[in-house]
Amino acid sequence: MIFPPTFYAQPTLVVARELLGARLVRVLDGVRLAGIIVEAEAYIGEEDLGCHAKAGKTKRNAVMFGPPGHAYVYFTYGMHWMLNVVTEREGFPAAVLMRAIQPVEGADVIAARRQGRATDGPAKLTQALGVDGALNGVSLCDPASGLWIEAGIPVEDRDVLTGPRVGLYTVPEPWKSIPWRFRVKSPLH
DNA sequence: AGCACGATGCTCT
DNA sequence: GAGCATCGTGCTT
Repeated sequence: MIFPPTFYAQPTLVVARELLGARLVRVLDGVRLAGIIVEAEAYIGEEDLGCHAKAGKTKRNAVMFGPPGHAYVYFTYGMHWMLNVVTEREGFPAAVLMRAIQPVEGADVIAARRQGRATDGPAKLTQALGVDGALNGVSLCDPASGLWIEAGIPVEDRDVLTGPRVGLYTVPEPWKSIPWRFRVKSPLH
């Protein structure tokens, strides 16, 4: 079952936690690729100085201000695409960054796309699944987009680790250290 | 196993 | 013009 807009409309921390164990699906050239989400991070509102929305709405971050259940895909470091899912209500900019997956469908295609390397990083994941700027703003609740999230493997609270978000070197406290990173402790099966 | 570094180009000031 | 929500390599312990 594809997660509906009501799932994404929940508080961002709830969505980030609930996405652990869920199945991220990408249909690429007619082939279904999928991975279990094992790491995600929350970015919540203009108050959050680690969030792209901190300085208000811009051309790049506009999708985050839109309705929940859409993909916010942006380009960084001159070569990497990042995939986020937009959360909360329209007008409130928030999203969850997809940071790592465990491949479960189309593993051969994924391995080829990654040249055999891992899928445990936000840019590794987008490369593995063929996610790029063409998907910025698409609905995650309409299979026609070729990108959505389904129920996967239940993850117990005891298997969840939280901690500071990664890569926010110049972000001031408390945002730099706030524990809005979620990941599963050990490999799922 | 860990750290330093260079690659590379778009966005916003 | 500065600063990136990173990755892979190569070198040091």
